[in-house]
Amino acid sequence: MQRRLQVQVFRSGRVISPRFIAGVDIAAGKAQGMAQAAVVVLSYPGLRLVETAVAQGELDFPYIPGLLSFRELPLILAACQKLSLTPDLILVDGQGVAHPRRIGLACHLGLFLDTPTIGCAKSRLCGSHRLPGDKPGSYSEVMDKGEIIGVALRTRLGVKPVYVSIGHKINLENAIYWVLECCGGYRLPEPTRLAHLVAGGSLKQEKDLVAPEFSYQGNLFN
DNA sequence: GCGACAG
DNA sequence: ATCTTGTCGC
Repeated sequence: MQRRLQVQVFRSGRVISPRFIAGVDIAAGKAQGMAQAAVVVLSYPGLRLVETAVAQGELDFPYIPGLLSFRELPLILAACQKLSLTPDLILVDGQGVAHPRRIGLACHLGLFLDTPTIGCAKSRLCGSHRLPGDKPGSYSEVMDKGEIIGVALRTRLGVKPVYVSIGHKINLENAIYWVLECCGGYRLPEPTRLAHLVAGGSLKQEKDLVAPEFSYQGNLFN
């Protein structure tokens, strides 16, 4: 299935002036097999939280490196369908084309939503690279089978780099740009960092954090 | 056959 | 991913 879908991934394109940038993540629940997916939407510029949506359900597929989409995508899509706003760009907590068959979770989500996506993982799945410089913004290309599949990007001084790769409808250079543009002092960019907190239930006052000027911008997803 | 291996 | 004590640093 992945080899068949992989050819539909667009590795070019640039996101010009997004109004809404989203981040998605999932957290395993206490009950075995259960989990909660969260999607947060931030305004740009400003990176203000303007909407959040969650979806809880069962994880029927096991965690198998390379097949993460089959485990997490259903719940993530469920959460995304609940949004009233339509994101112009989505950052995903996982790989994009930096995947054995070049179709990581970020690509899969981008194809389903027909939206630009960026893979921003916390560790490497495949490929090799040299250590990036210490300065925030410096990076090293991740190579696999003679191809540049992404970069190990330093977002902060003294912390491990994050792995950035094309998800869908955006080129690598632009993907790196937006990840850096979304960083607010932490290793992970704000979209996925906040999505992680919401999914884990650590962001209780979600509603109160939402900028009032964005209370309701009726707009159905697809 | 053995090691690697997103979350 | 989750669990969990202490520790380092601003």
